[in-house]
Amino acid sequence: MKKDQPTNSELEILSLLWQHESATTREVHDIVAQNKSVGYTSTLKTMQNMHEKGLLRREPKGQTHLYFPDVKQEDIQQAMLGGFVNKLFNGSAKNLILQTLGNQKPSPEELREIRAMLDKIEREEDA
Amino acid sequence: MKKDQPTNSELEILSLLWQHESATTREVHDIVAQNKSVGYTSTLKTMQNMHEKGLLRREPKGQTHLYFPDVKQEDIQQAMLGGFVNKLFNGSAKNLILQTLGNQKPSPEELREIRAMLDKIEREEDA
DNA sequence: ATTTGAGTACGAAAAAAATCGTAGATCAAT
DNA sequence: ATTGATCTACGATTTTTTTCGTACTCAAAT
Repeated sequence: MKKDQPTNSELEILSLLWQHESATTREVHDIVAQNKSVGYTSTLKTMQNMHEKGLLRREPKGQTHLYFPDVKQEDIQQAMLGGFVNKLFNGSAKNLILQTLGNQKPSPEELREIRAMLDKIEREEDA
Repeated sequence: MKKDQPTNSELEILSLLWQHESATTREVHDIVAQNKSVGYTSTLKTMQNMHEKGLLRREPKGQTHLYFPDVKQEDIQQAMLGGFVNKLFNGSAKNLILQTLGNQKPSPEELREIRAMLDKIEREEDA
């Protein structure tokens, strides 16, 4: 099934579900409502929409529903990265990376992982 | 002056202007219209809105206007990177970088630049 | 058995973003 | 001096996204 791209507030919810694996509307709402003032039924409606669109899966749990992400985080990442890089970084992934590194320095451990990835790419290039 | 964040189609136009430095509505529109089917007055209107919001500056040129970006690309990048990383990459810049590297491999020259940046960060850490 | 609390469904309103139509100005060529 | 091409201004419409009100169900506690 071909799924629409998530809107902004849908993404907010997806993000939570990717991290928590699953959650009820109530749980999602309580978190969302920490950042912005919004009513419970608004969150509910958004999640129902997402379910219709195929972004979320759900199963009954008592009198409520348990929601699960129904799209892979990597897929959405990939789908959105392109446009982001194009519109903000002149299409250059390198620019994005440099700017990101400049903004929030990764920890030594993370630096190591990034270097490892660079190594891997270069090894593949020689092949 | 406090400026609103650009919407999606505003970003599309900003992107062009960052790359071209300046352009007329006609020039912008001709490029935009290669990707999506949209009328000239729509592009015009969007650019007028952006001018009002303070995203673009303009000067008369003959019977038309020459538009210039009036926000720095780095500022907008920075303003949007945070939310992007949070919503799509669990708040981890490292994740964003790894995924980006996996998607579109940079050239050897670009890899060198990225390594240089990593070196710089590590040097600063020892200080 | 009534009340209360927590949930769902669903249409509709409100807000935000994008698109377009039309009127009027200017200039160049007929 | 009329026509045609190109542009601006600006209101209005359309589309998309977000928010919410209301009615209804169910279960637990009074």
